[in-house]
Amino acid sequence: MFAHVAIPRSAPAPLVYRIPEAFEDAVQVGIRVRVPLRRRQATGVVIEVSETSGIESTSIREILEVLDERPLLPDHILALARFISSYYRCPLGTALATMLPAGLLRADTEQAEPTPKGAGTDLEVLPEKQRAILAALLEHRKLPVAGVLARAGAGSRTPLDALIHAGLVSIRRSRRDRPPRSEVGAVALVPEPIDELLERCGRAPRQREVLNWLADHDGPALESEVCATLGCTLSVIRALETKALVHRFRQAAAKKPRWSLGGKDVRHELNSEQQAAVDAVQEALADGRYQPILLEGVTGSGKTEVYLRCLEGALAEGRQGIVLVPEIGLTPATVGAVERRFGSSVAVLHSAQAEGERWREWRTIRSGEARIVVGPRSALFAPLEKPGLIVVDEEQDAAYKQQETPRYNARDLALVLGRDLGIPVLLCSATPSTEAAFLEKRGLARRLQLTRRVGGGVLPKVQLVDLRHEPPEPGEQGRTLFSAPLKEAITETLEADRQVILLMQRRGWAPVLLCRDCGSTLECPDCSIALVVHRRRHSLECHYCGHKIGVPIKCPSCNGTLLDAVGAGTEKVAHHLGRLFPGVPSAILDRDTVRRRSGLEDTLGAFSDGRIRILVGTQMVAKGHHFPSVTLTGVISADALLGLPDFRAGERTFQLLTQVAGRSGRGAEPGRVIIQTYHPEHPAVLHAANHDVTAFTEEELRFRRAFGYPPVTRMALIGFESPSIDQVRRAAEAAGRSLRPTPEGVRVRGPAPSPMERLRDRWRWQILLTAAERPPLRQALARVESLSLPSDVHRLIDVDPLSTL
DNA sequence: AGCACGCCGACT
DNA sequence: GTCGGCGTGCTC
Repeated sequence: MFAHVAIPRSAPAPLVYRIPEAFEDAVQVGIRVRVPLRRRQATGVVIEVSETSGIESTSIREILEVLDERPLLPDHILALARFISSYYRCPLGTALATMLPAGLLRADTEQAEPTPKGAGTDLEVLPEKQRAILAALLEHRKLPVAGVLARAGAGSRTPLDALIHAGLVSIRRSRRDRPPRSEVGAVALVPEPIDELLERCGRAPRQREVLNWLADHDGPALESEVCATLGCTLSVIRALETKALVHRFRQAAAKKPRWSLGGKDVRHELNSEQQAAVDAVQEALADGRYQPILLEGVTGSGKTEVYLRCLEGALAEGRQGIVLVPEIGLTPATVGAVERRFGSSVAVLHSAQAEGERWREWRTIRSGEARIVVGPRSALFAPLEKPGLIVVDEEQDAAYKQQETPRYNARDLALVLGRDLGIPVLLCSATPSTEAAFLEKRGLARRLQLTRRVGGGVLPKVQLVDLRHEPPEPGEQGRTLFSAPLKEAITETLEADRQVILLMQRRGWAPVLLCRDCGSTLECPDCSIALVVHRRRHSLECHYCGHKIGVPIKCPSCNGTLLDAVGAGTEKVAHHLGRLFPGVPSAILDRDTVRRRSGLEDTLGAFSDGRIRILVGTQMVAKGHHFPSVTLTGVISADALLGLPDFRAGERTFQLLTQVAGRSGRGAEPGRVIIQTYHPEHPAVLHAANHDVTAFTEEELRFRRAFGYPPVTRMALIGFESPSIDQVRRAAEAAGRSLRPTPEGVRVRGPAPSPMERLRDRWRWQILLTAAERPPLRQALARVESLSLPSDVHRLIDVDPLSTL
């Protein structure tokens, strides 16, 4: 008997091994096995068992060990892994590794250490590189292979291999494919006065923060909690341990904390629209039929109650359910609602969980104890026995697309899984994606609308302000930050004792520092993008790679001293607010101010209880929060997203504007929205102002059709990245040549430098493929994949990319 | 000799 | 996707 084994990070296709007789009963599809691979061993997943090997090789090696008693993944998840592998073009092992809890398929570590013979060798007799390697090893005793090469300045393995060959160095491998222990790391202060500990700590600011937090906290705390709330890593805690200021220990993972925080489940009565939606799902469920249902409704229209009922229906059929949410940290209300309804049958999965915690949740799902799973995109891979319903909340959200290999979109995979299982899939949104709208247009999905706000609130009134007709702000290069109507509206709102939310898409003080003498802007040395001026931190920062420098006094290219911070970010908006409305407390909500989770909670808390009257922020302010006393939302400029050279720019703008508009008037009083723009006639702006989702998607689909963009066509992006500008160009051009003659029906754009030509010190080129049908697109991708690449060029394939930047 | 680097097939 | 063997050509 033979087993086909998928091994992550080692082979593009599954490899065949002989099953020793002793293992014949134990080896089955879906379990992990330990196998020999070249000179080492690896851990993989059995994906097929057969009587013949199917290959000609004379030497088929044997499985060494069987690691699981029963399959880790049910059949439908294995099938989904195969789909991901072929559709999104990645090795099957990689697909499986993303589906399983981190620990189970982790690669071995390789540590190099000197042998006794090596320790006794005279370094002088060795060639330079070997000497450097051995010296590093003698100093550190043992080092990871990649680390030792870097330390010794060796660009290849040759000298290390030579040392191994001579018996001076040995490699010790250690396995890390064990499931995480169901224990978590904990930390406590050593029993001494906090002042003394702080003194012994010295200046280290992060460490002091941890000490202070622990002192407030009283008693031991989970390391994962400390890191999450303070936004630091374990290294800070480790450093404190070395200084003997804290104790670290492991404790059994306690019963998971609940998101619902003790609230009570409220079963809302369904109105007729909601009932129709529930019926549609129930019908498909009862028929055992695949049925995508687009549940479209504004915030507050009662979507949550609809899918809670549908989930109840699935449970009643003896099935289970999955609820996907974009980001769990931003949707605690949704998670809470599900938990309140379903109590201990709910498992929550998310990335901030410690490994042990995640593993325990995973096992409760695999064992059948948990029947509802809530989580971000990877929750789709939960090993439920027989799901009866998949809910995708906020289906239009970009977070459903994974931005690393495999670059899957969980919304799309939910449909694939639904089809495979023959079950309904509920796609929920206030502003459906163009993809979802297109499904409905072709008759592939049902669309059900919830038009009434539960509690009867009305949609806010939206006013567009054409900035071309507004007097410019002094010192703002002809731009306007606060138009007269916006200023007036803010004044009125404050006078009425209500609150204001202002959307400003950019962080920092100003997006560009411009030299008035030579006209150059200051760019990041590693990315082709302007550095952003941050006034509070007195720095220029790259928002892509994090590169940070002090604000220069002179222009680095011409030594000119007329440096101007052009444009505006959240800091500048807040500054002007302070000038226009002296004494009115305001705060900024963006990634700078919520570095740590407590920052988010503090700011939202202060806004919620009225200590802050005006909240300025990036798209963070648009998501999910419920502030009944906000009656004005202002968009400083709707144009920031429109300008991007990407075919989804309009859709993103529309969604953001609609979402942020939805923050206004959520209480008893009607709200208003003011959108400032230089493009008042743009469909994304116009239709958002009219709350007209249907008109927008119609027009957007016309645009996509006219220019041959998804979802009307199929698209794939082939990206090339390299530290070498020449290599990346050559690789992209070679790929371009391989696409000629072009497969029938495929349109090739490029190769050309990516819109962001340089990012994190890498040069980037790309080729964009579009086709009406999928098969020729695959054929084109296969051609590019078959080309070999220089080792310093990285190639990535993004099927159905969300962005082409 | 020592080493970097590119090439290319093999890994089962 | 990575490994590792081999050939080439540079430098000491």
